[in-house]
Amino acid sequence: MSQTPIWKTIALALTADIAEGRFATGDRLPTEAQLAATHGVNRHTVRRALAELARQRLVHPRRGAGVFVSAAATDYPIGKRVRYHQNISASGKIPGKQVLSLITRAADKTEAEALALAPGDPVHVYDGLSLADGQPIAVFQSVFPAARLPDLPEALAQNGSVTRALRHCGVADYTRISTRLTARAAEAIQARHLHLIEGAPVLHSVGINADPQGHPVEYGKTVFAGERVTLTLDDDHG
Amino acid sequence: MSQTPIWKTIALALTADIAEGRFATGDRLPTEAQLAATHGVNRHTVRRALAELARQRLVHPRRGAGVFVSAAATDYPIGKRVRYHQNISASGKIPGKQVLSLITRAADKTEAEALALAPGDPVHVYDGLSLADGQPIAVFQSVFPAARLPDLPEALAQNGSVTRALRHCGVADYTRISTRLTARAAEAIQARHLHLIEGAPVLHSVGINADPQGHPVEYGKTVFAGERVTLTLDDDHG
DNA sequence: CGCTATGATTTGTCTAGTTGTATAGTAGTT
DNA sequence: AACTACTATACAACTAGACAAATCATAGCG
Repeated sequence: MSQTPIWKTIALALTADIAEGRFATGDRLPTEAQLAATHGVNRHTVRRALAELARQRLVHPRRGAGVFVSAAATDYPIGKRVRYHQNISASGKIPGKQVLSLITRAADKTEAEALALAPGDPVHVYDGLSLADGQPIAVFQSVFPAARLPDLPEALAQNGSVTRALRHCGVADYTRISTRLTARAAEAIQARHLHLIEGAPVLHSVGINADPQGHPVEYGKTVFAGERVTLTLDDDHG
Repeated sequence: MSQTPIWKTIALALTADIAEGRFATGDRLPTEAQLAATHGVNRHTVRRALAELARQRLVHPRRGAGVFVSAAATDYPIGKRVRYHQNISASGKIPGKQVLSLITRAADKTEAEALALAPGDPVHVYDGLSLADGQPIAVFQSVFPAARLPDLPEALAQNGSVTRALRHCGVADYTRISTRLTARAAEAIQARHLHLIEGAPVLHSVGINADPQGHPVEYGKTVFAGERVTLTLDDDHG
């Protein structure tokens, strides 16, 4: 996987530390042992990185004293860190949706528990794709209790918006009562939908939305393309 | 007519060894050379078997050190508002932190902005490892304003707990004012710390904590092992 | 105050061992 | 001829531990 040796990575990180002012000219760097600990490598690997910086005259080691910054780096490779990011609020309201499928079937055990139903009760299942600027951002699956929302499929088919479809079915407002997040590797089908390669990191989100009375109205799973999405949580309500 | 390849046989034997406890979690397997000798095959054949186990996340090799048995995948719920320790112990796991390094240096531009400081102002930087039942579940870096919290390093070195160290320095309480989450592939150094193979999915979290007056006291980055952690958000507002 | 002795810390060097990767080759099968 | 499974060899990258050499802080002593 990593064709670049670790010591080069460390050397670059240290160069960046100097270039961005975290260590100024004349400062002493952490000891080799400390650097080894923070980077989780052997001391010799750190030494190799420091040797590279010394070769570039960025630092000068003094036996018994430490390694000192001799000059500020003026020119260092910045890498391709800048990426296309899409900021999305945690509520999951994203412009641009594409309906993949919309069916009604029996609820499995997990879905029934999440929606406070009995296993086998009918549910609407809405599979879709979230887009931004034409790029796929997430695949999602929303599960709704069919008994409570018989007319939902038609409403959803019309505009795709969950919020508006729910309002049309008598749920004026809803709030998220639980969210669980984790990072996973993209499965084949997810990768296809999100234009990723299989195994690319994706952000899994599982949540339940309920009406103001506390009755669950949606059980949703969303898989975000990790490379294109940053989830921002707003912790207002101080 | 195609017999099962030798490497599959070896992989199965090793899997059984691990499953039946002949090699415990964290143990180092015999070296590739030793395994090759005992099985009477070439080293590359053993490597192929080990590669299969690594793909299944049963083991994680460390160049120069050996091949180690990975931790069994378990999910650890972590709350957004609730403190780390409380949460882990609530799930029946014994929490722990390991200090990787604790230094004071100048703030770079990003850190300065996050903490409402000027670039170059001194900051304490706390690199560490979060553990649950001895297994690493996250690497983190916390940045604190040094001018405001001069005695923090000693307090942190004593017990490792950020909450207690901050309280000791006069910050009785703090709340999270912003969080950003995304999924990434583990970089080499992160993978080593978290006992993962490079490229495994990890959950990046960047957040700022502030005291009740709204002054930032911590700028923290955390990288969770996606396979071992589920972040649970409590969206109750009261 | 000034000096030295001492011990802890830190970089420099050495040896040995382990995994990662690249190249080339052989035997058997299709 | 091409492919698969495995062998053989060599080197690169990293770990591990030990010890030497230089530095620094400090305590003790004149």
